[in-house]
Amino acid sequence: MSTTGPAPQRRMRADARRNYERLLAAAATVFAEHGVDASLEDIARRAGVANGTLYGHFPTRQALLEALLRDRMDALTATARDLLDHPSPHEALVIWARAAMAHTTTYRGLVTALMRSIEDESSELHAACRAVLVGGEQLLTRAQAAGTVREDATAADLYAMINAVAWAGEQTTPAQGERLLTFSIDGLHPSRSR
Amino acid sequence: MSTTGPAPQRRMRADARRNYERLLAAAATVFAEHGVDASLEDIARRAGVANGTLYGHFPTRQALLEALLRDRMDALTATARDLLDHPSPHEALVIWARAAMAHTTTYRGLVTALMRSIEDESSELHAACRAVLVGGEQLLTRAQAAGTVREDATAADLYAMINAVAWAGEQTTPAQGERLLTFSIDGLHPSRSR
DNA sequence: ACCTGAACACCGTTCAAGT
DNA sequence: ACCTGAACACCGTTCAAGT
Repeated sequence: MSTTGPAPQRRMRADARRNYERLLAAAATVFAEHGVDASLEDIARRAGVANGTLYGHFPTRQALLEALLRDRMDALTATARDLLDHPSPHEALVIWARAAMAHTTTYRGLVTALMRSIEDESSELHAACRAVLVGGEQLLTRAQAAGTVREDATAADLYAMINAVAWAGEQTTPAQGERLLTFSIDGLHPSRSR
Repeated sequence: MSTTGPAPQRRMRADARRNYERLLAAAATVFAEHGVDASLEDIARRAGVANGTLYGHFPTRQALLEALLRDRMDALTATARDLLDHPSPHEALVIWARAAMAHTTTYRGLVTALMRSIEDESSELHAACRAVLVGGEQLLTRAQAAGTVREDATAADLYAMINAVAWAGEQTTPAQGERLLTFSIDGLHPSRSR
């Protein structure tokens, strides 16, 4: 599905492939510990490869993030598709929003990268973010058709809203993020759109 | 009012005072251009002083920010007080929220610093942020008493909400931030609290 | 009392030289 | 085809030496 980026090609030299995998594993560890703005040098060190090897495989930090998150982001998009079968359009949207928020807080600083990438077409994360946004759009449209979400809300609004509350939760406490999510979802209700 | 930090003391040596002012002016320029994570070295350079002089006056980046923003943050707090006389408690809250959002987007990256500082008591910005939060709290309580805002919303919610939408606007477009602010304020309405 | 500028440790990115 | 590691430019922070 993802047409982006250098996937771990079958036609990779054995040592190259091994380094690729090691770099991804190291990145997962280091990002988990220090957030997505962690030192790339540290990642290369922990992977046991030279500095330049990292750049050979991942020309930018976002390329590395894309490879690391690809599966998870595809899964989130797939979840949106699946939730179109949920009996309650509104509940489906809320469930998905929570899942999206959880994904977004996988690593510290990730939410900022995901938010930037939605409007930056040159980002390696752009395509995956677009797919997520479109997934959310379908759930949003369905809820609007059911009359539980105001008509003037757009997919971009939904995407920005989820990321904004996730960011707030990251900066303060997860509980605070949860509270804002509740308020925001309530704010999508048609009763107050004027 | 602000008991924090090394204000530009009267009892400062003339050259020290001059350097202090130059550093603040340079910081304003550099932050405006590159955001609040800009190079401190650049600021010192532009102020025409040595690296260590900056640290002498402002031991941390947040100390520099605090000195630079003190007046504006005091003004925002004062505005909250003034708006307690506004005939419409709800409109007063909305007006203030917009003013707070505008302040928060003065420099790129500022919103993150302000959000972090509210829970970090060691931050030089903490006291000013607390004062702003308390200012907002009064407007919030008044709106709640008037029945236009849900009872379960707290001052921390309001603070986080304003910063979250400001952040979203910074990452995408100001118009997107405006849209989220509208939705968020609507989400504060009692009609949907359950 | 304050300023200077070198020193240290760290980082992102590039690229010639290797295998 | 890929890896290495040095090179370059940049940065935050500290501190001995000056005035």
